Amino acid sequence: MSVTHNGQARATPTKCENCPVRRKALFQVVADDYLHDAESRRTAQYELPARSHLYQEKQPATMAYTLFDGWLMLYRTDANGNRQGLRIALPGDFVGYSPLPDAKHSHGAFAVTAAVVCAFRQSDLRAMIDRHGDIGKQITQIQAHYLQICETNVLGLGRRSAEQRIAHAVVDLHHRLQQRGEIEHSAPRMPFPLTQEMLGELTGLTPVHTNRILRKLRTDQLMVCERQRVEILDLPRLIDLAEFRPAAAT
Amino acid sequence: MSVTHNGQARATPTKCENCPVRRKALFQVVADDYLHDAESRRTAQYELPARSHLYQEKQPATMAYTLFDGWLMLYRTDANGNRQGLRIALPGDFVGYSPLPDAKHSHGAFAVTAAVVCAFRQSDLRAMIDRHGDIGKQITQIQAHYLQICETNVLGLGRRSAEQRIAHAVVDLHHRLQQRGEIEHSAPRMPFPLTQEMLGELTGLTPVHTNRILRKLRTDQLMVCERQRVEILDLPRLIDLAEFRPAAAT
DNA sequence: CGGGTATTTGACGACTGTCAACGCCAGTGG
DNA sequence: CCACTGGCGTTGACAGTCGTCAAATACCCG
Repeated sequence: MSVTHNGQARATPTKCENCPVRRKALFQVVADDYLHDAESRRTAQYELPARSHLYQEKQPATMAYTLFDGWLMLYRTDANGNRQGLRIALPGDFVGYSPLPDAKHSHGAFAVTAAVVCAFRQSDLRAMIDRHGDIGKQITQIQAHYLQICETNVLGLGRRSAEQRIAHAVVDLHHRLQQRGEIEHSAPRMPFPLTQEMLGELTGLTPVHTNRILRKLRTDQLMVCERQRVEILDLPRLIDLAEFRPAAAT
Repeated sequence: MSVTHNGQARATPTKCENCPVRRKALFQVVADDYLHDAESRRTAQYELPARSHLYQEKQPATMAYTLFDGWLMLYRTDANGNRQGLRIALPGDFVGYSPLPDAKHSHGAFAVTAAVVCAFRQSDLRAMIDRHGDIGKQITQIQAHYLQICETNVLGLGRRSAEQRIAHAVVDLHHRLQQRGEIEHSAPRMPFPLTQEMLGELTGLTPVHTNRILRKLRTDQLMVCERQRVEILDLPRLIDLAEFRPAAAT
């Protein structure tokens, strides 16, 4: 696996035949007739090293991806290069789709952990949508869903305190992991590969302030954030603090 | 025109046959065969008094709307009832669509000014999409576009100062009005029916701080915001301050 | 062990919110 | 015509949140 000079990952084919998410992920967006085509399958699957970029902002959006394994962060940067996280993509999520033929990515995506993705040509997807109305509907629903998440982020960034935003980010990830069966119900411990800096990017905070808030949450007995994992001490109180509503988040 | 006790506007049919936006708006989303049906046309058109709500959060999304005249504000409220503006809808915009059959609105919409809308049953729209692939594509593109705007808002709220956010909101509206031909190119004066409080809701600020920023922009000779109108004194500098990128905003 | 990355902490200042009061203006009813 | 009223805008004083700068510590990986 290699990374080009600009941090863009060189996509290299890999085997992931029995990746557990794979079959669950597929039904979300991918038509069987596409993946059952042996040749596409052979070239569609890639592995990304941690910290590499899957695609960058303003880059032509020729491909879209289903994430099979690992975490991605979707982000956008301002004129000074500050990154603002938009969303964490978890296994099974579909990212990078654009309905217009020659659009550019409105945001970038990088691998928080090493990741495995399945790439599709946007043109293929659009052709599939034309043939198969159902796929179009599913994609529309995925889009609508992502839009709701984005609206939730706007509300959070505009109206909630740093503490609430961090609590929200953690509770949201906990909820999504739980839904995917990656942690047992209400388990206190969850994997958390984000650095504090990334968590700050996601919540609109500086790394320093993120750290202080995490300390406050720890001393308040709400949660403990260590490297690579989070221990939730009081989920109900955390949900309450974050004003988390599962329906609008998932 | 009447307003029910909960602030919901009672829709009353109205005539707007030669509304200038109408023909331009229609091509965006509405199939001719729908509006050319005389009966639907008679019942589809409504007038909203200023400050009334077109739809509210969590309300079943049975209808979607094309805005013919006036300004709407889409918003979301937190647990304490604080409103966070998501977007200003201008004539020609299509709002309230949801791809799922029995979804609820993820946000509310109220009339900043008196407004005229054309209402469509979501079920009719979905039926049209099934018959007419083109409409589905257009709606997908509208969704994708709105998503980009939402991402821009997240970036702004997370990483930009109050001054930049206000400048961005004004420049964005100026750009959109200009595009619609509602103001001449680079005209210094533009209509601005938002109150300072609404502008604050849109930019994640309190009314008081919004006012202070407007004063600063005035003393810095960038723009003057009076009741109902804004005068732009130095558009290039304002665009620069706001880091406004037309492509990602429109 | 060494070097780079991530986390932690303190001191300080800027930005933004809160509270409170006042002024302005348009509409309303007498 | 005038006084009243309610909404909006304006301002000051103050507090709290959050960012910046700088330094020290802890951790990971080779």
